[in-house]
Amino acid sequence: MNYEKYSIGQLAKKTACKVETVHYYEKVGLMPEPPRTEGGHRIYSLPHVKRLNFIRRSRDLGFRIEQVKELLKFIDEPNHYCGEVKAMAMQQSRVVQEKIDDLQRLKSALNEMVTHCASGDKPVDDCPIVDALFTERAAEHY
Amino acid sequence: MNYEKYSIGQLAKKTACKVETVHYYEKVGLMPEPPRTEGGHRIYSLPHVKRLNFIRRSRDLGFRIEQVKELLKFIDEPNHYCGEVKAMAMQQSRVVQEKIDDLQRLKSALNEMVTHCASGDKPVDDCPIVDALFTERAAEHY
DNA sequence: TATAGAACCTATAGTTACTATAGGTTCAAG
DNA sequence: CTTGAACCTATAGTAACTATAGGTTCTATA
Repeated sequence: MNYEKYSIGQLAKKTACKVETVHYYEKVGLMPEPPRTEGGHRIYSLPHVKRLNFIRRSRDLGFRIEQVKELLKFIDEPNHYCGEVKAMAMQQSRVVQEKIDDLQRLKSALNEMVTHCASGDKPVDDCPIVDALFTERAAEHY
Repeated sequence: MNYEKYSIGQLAKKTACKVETVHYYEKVGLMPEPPRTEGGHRIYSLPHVKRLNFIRRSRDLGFRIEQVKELLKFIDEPNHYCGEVKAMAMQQSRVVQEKIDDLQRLKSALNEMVTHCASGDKPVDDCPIVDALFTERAAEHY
């Protein structure tokens, strides 16, 4: 009942998060509007720290803010099941894998260009990397 | 001398790029201000197509716009060497590798959470994923 | 208790790399 | 000559913050 109280600066420090970010999370509805002092300063306590940690961890794991909102819904509302959370985590894992694949391709392309550019003392007109970059792109995206 | 002429729409189609994006590249100084028709429509020709391809390829490879500007400087100004380009490509490759590493860690974390969440039919209060997300973060970023 | 300055407040603008919209003009085909 | 697609400019919106300005409150010290 008598939780320890924190100012927004203390909350921020405890969660490795900036004060402005806490303001922002409140504005977009991730963090609740906390009680205030007479003068209008925000007063936080332990549940806020936990919630902010949850948000930050989720963001670190690549969940977008809208997804974090959904995750928080599972927690805020009764009658949700672990399976819903698990499904989101699995989906997120797939998304991450796709990003990894993209980046792998990208890195291979870069490395190949670098390999072809043996010496590096040629003038730019002769550079195989520049050549590769000038290559026409397949209009695959349309 | 008598290059084929293209409208902005044709340029966009040839490079798999949107018209608005070409406008944008002009505004930020990646694409030059081209000649115009009497009525004010932009007129492009082959060098513009090549330049835009270069820009798009570079962006696809993860170079930021400011980096693309530097790459273009190598091409626009005389007396640059292939080595400068090679160095940027190698640097970029390292940046990409770091992103891959980050995402790998992230995916491992997600997969581990999913694995611990065996059944999925528990209520959310008992979910190991939710538990993991509540874990306090090391304030490592500061 | 007075006061200085750190920390807080709100509101707004800036960041990146575009994308989308509105409201109007020009071009090209029939 | 008309019609409608394509073009023009300028501005706002996107995601997820970060930074700034201008003012108020809190707290530690004299």
